[in-house]
Amino acid sequence: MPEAKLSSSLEDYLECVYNRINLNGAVKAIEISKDLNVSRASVTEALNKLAQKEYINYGRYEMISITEAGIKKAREIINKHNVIQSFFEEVLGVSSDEAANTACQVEHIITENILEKLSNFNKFCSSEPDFINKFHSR
Amino acid sequence: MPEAKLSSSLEDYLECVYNRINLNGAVKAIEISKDLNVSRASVTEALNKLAQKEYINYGRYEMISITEAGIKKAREIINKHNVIQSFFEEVLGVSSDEAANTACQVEHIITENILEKLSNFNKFCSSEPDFINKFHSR
DNA sequence: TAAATTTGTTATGCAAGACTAACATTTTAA
DNA sequence: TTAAAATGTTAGTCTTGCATAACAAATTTA
Repeated sequence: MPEAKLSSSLEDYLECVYNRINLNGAVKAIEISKDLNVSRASVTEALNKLAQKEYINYGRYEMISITEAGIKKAREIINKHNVIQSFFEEVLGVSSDEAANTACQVEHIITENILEKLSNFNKFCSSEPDFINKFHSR
Repeated sequence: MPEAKLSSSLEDYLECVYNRINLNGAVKAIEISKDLNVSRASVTEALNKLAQKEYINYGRYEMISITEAGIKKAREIINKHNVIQSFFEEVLGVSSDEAANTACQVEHIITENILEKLSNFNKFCSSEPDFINKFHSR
């Protein structure tokens, strides 16, 4: 069974693996290196840690694949990211870039409980557009 | 002139120094150690760094005091904390403890711009209690 | 297919931030 | 006013996460 807790950094690597695999069917270390702006050496190190924790399958010079547990975890992280970004962008009216950048950091911190409440709040706001419009045109 | 950037960790120490001085007129390293759940040795190290950056006045076995720049910075951090905690607590309806704990982490991440928008949003929500009530009794 | 290029790995080092243990200083209390 | 206790400092270590440089393997291309 995979270890539950990942550092913010390892969450970023896992998220990247998941996104790339979903996009292209596979992922190479060098792509992760470019996406996350880290050295190839750092990617190797991170992939070994993720493999050791059973979130990905990986060995020396081997193809990278993601485990069921990895998929589950990655989806959780991405869901957090999306909920947070939506709040910043759609409710607060922050630019897409700034919303995304800040969401990238907050996604590693926020509790499941707050996430759920925030998600509900986003939905509630969508269902009450007058309120948000009033806020934006204050 | 003091250096601008502080790590999350040093921001926590500075915030603690400020709060304790405001509360009691002075602060001792051991109090910081207890507040932040770190060793006395870690506190010494952090205080030296804050002094080196001119956010506090401090020397071997000396009383700790906070500089003007330190006060300014601490107030910024605390303001962020309060805005974030209010949003979690008053808008989302999260418990005070969970709101405070998460705010403690998010305060080091969020941009000035998002903070300002969030602050305005909190105020706007206070001025429209019907909306928040409706959300809470969904 | 052999050479050049790209990609991946290893070894090593650095910085931040924490720890413990031992020691120094200050404070408290007998 | 000393002895004990509390507090503060230093030295050394650990972990995480990053880097560079040198080497290994894989891939591309001439």
